Amino acid sequence: MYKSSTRSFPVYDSLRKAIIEQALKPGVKLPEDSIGETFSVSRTTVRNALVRLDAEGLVDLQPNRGASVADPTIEEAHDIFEMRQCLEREVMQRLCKMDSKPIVKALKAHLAEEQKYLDVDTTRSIRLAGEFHILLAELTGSKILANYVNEIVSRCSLVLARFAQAHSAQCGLEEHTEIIAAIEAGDADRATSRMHTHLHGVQDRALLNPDDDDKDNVSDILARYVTHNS
Amino acid sequence: MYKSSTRSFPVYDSLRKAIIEQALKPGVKLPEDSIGETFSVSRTTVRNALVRLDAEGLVDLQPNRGASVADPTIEEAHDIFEMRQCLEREVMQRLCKMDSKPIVKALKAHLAEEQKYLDVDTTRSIRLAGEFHILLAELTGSKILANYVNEIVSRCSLVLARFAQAHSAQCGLEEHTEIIAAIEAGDADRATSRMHTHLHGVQDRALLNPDDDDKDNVSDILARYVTHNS
DNA sequence: AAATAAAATATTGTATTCAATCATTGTATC
DNA sequence: GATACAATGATTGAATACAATATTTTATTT
Repeated sequence: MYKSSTRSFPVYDSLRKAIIEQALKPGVKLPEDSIGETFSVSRTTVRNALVRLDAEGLVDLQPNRGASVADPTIEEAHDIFEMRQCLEREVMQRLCKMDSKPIVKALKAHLAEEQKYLDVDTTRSIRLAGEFHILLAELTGSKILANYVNEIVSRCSLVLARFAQAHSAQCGLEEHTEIIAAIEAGDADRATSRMHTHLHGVQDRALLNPDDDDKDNVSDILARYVTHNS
Repeated sequence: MYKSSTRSFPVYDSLRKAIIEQALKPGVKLPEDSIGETFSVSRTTVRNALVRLDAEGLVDLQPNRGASVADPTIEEAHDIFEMRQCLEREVMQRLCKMDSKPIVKALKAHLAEEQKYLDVDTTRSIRLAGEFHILLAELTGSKILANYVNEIVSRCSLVLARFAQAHSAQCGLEEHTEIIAAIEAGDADRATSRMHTHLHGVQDRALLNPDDDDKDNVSDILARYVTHNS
């Protein structure tokens, strides 16, 4: 997956997680110096991570003005969700052409995880909900599709962080269940439409009555993500 | 588009073009030193460009082993083309929902360009053929979709460079014409299916009887030159 | 006091440097 | 003659250093 230098990976990974988990909010500045101090690496190393995050659309890198967490406009937000609909539709259609047995098994195992941490660990619960979609994409066997879905799901987190009121935009567990059922039945149309309404629901809750609040600072937040690997 | 430092952009851009135009073939090593000399920049700058190209899938970056032009397997090649089908289908469907007037106008202008350089400047002709697809994506107005299409078209060039026999896999001009006609008629189904067969044609010519010469490394070549005293 | 200009400070851009790792060649041993 | 090991050279990994650019603060003027 990430193939660059060993030292910049933790920086990349931590920043990425912090952004996805909405600890680093859209628009927050990401100074190379302070990030480097946090991870005890040089700016050179930090910069590599930032360049990559910029390429993935999670970070906005401007010449001579440094990096900040990407801060999508409302138009971009809609664009991102529309793209997600396209990609996840493809996922559904591919999965329904495959042998459903192993797919359903993997999905149900994941669903159990989701259930387990529901109302117990909110952060983890949200992360698992996102990973459900990534798992779906991975099960198609297409590395590229999985990559794109991964990327777009991350960017959706960013959109939610930017516009949604707190907790207003979680994935519904029952909806995940229904999607699995449709796949199990091999019903591509139903699976696709269930996914569509599922995503549409998330999008609506986020973008119908958007919430514009402002930003905070960096280092103290990042500190919690330093050795958060697994 | 590309927002990183001013000096690394030319490096990024030149490498990208060289790869797409198949001057740099899949698997070729890209040493930071020599590239830096070519552009009169430091390795630091080259590295930034390489990290980005790696993120885009055009370059393969391995820890402690440097960068080389991405060298997709035949499976990855199919994966790339399948993804491209998905993305360009989306493009067709979106375009056919829009006002066709300005779209068709832009497309016909591009087509004229293509016609102009056909049989005159092969390199340019091939590039224009690729840019037709990128233009289609841009006309949807979706930055993200356009980005993805741009990326996937580039990666298709890589696949062609890797597997196709020379000149076997160009875009047919008449097919572009037909696609424009379908859009003009507002016929989404026809536009989509025309695009599908168009892309399938390119793919088939490339991957049906692949020119899967192993990278002629030195020893393979030399093996044919050993003198047998007799 | 408000606005502008100048200086100081902070931050990024890029080259250079040194350390670490990999690839290749040469050598010794079996 | 083949394999294992050691030495050399080449290439990358990453920190430091310096230059260029932005930002902030202070000083000056109106």
